[in-house]
Amino acid sequence: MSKLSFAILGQLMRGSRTGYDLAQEFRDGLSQFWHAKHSQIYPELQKLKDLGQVKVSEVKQSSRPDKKVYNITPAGECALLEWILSPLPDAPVRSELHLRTHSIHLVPKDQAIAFYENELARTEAEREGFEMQLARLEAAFSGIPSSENEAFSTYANLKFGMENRRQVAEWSRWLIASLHA
Amino acid sequence: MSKLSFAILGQLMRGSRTGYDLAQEFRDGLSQFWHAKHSQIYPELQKLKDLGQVKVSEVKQSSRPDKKVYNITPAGECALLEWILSPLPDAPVRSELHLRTHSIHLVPKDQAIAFYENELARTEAEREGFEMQLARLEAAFSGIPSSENEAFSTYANLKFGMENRRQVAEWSRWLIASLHA
DNA sequence: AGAACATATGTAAAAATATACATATACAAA
DNA sequence: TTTGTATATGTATATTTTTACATATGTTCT
Repeated sequence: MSKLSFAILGQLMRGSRTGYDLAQEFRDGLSQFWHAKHSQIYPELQKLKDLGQVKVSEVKQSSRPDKKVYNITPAGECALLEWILSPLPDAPVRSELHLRTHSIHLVPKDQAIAFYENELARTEAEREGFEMQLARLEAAFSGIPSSENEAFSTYANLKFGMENRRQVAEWSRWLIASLHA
Repeated sequence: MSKLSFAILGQLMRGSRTGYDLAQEFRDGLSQFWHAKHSQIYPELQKLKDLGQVKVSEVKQSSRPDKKVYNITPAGECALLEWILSPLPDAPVRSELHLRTHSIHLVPKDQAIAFYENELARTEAEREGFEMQLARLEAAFSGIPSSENEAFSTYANLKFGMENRRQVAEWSRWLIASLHA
């Protein structure tokens, strides 16, 4: 069972989805912490079906192409719950931004400043996105959702995303100032 | 040219290295922002040699197995400098911690708390590691290294690591408190 | 009528990464 | 003396991920 399997099961635990739905979620909101293209999702759903962790029902549509709706099975639910709190392996980090920063002393300062100003703008935009989503969730639940609700999990990750972008932005500003000096 | 190529060139820009040296650096300090095993490094060095971006010299040793010492060439240096400030593609994030958090509402609270207490301890240990390395660098340079020095780049990434672990730790504490409530 | 676009599902091939297999030297510890 | 560890370099296989190929329906816009 790959990590992608659990990513898919986690989504199916929140309701029925097609491969297409999942691909969109991985491209949008879910992309904060996991990514997958449809070319990876469709075969993975097949594997999960073969393992009996999801079941599929074909739905005829008139106004659109027919679709395959997937649901998690009790076996899938069991596997997911067992995975969530199992020992977390330390994942190899790969950050191209910091790989570049590792050699930043080699380039002209003014160009480096422009580069990080650009990154800073991107980071701030992302932070604002998280803040808006957080505000929407808080409005919908009149505060922080209770921890049994799936909205709590979403809230926790949005909060992380916001705080993280704030940290990255602060560091970028420090770096820009240091390059100016 | 893969990202690993640039990771290797960035290291070679700081001095001669063998494949073995690189593997150790990727396992240790460099692992903060890039990872690679020796099984990936040796073939990549061969590719870089074929491209004329590194050159190799075999060094006979008596007390240890003979080794191959790699150096960056002017062509390699040129490729590296061009890459550093080129448009940064938005890399797909994959965080298993947050993938799990996305489903945290499904598991018993006490077990979830124990899980994040454990992660918090790990994060704090990492933060202390970064703090010590930062303090050592500051001591060696009597403050922050100047931005033309390679130690500045190292400093910037260490600082990021420290601030990042601080942020992750704060979030973990919030999450633990929220699960207690 | 034709083009673009969202929906919908797949496969093929390439690239990147991880795990395992494989060998060899020298030193230190038990 | 054998066992373990650090040094040193490779290959083979499997898995994961990305990019590209491939097709089809129905709606909306021009």
